[in-house]
Amino acid sequence: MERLRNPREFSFVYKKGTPCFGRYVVVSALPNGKTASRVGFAVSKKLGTAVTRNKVRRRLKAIVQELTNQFSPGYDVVIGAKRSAVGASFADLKGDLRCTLKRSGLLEGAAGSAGSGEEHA
RNA sequence: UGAGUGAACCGGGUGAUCGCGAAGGGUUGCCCUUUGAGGAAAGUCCGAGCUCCGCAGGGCAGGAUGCUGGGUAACACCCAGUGGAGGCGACUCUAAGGCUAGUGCCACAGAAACAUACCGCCCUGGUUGAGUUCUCUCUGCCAGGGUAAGGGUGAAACGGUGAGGUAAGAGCUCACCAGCGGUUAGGUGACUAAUCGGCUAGGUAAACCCCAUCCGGAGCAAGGUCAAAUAGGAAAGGAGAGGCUGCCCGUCUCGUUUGACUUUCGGGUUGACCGCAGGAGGCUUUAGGCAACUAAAGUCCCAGAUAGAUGAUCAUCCACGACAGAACUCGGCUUAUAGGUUCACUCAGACC
Repeated sequence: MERLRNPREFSFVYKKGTPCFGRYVVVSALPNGKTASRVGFAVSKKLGTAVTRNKVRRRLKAIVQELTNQFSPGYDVVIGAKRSAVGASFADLKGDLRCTLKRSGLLEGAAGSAGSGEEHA
């Protein structure tokens, strides 16, 4: 999955995109007119020290890696971590992110997933 | 065995699956190999390297350091010692130059906090009364004076203890102790020891200050190369503007008909590469040194990102994993840190 790197692209997605809030994450998405989707991660200093922020970002990256094949094409997506994500387990974080992405309409072919029990309201 | 002191070190391991950064190779949308955070990477508190600022000059101001000797590129760091404080001890702590250069401050209490007499003690004169009546003694009051022994206050009261001495007292005299100054001896030195002297000097410099030594500024977003793009703009002010830490001197650069510089408006870039990983580098041995450290030889190459690379899941073992993530690079300091290992030493008890 291609990464979103430029700071201008980040602010563009924040400004024009539609946010969707989950329990641990905030997902902002914007159609980019390309064939592939790109993903960026936003982990602010509010979450804690560098070690804590690294851990949250790496977990988010690992989850996105698993879901790469299910992503709808043609979107720029920014995944922001909320402060509650620090104490969440990997399984909780995974379920919340999948649920939030699905509500944003960014996941397709989710039927292949066996994890229906991980859904959060 | 128990209690303790001081150093050094480790900071979850192993295997499997899916992924990430860098380098190299095969060779082109992929595959393979190697490698990939810390003792503090942290705080950014000191010291340097490196880079730039038309080279850094003088004075004033300012800052830093502050027992001695050594180490180092340098330091506020380290090592070895000296003095002081604490501990039975191993050992630990110490901003530790100068209040006899000057000035300031010393709350409350107390008479007095730098020179002072509140109570007390003593003397002299006057006077009242009593004893006695030669003149002296005692008591009270008043005036003048002596006195820092005793009381009380305080963190601190003008050396301490003892003896002599005195009207009462006092380094007034003597002995010892403390402190000060000189001489001699030892030590590179801080200082120590002995001896002599006059007998006395409150504390505070983490109060101003004085003395000695040192200090140019800004920082890798330093700085440089390439590419791209627009423009070599317009208007107003204009004789001075800028650099060398702040001020002054001094000096340099640009400019005053070829318009420096300032303000406003308008236009453009907001990329890639170098710096950027071979270094005051690590390890081993030998030599010098009490040590910090230095020298020589051998050997090793050990992160280099730029929205920022180490994760997720499972199995298994145990003491069930703390603090915590490189961003130009080193040397230190400080702070955080679950648990564990090793060595040396001290004290107490038992046994021999």
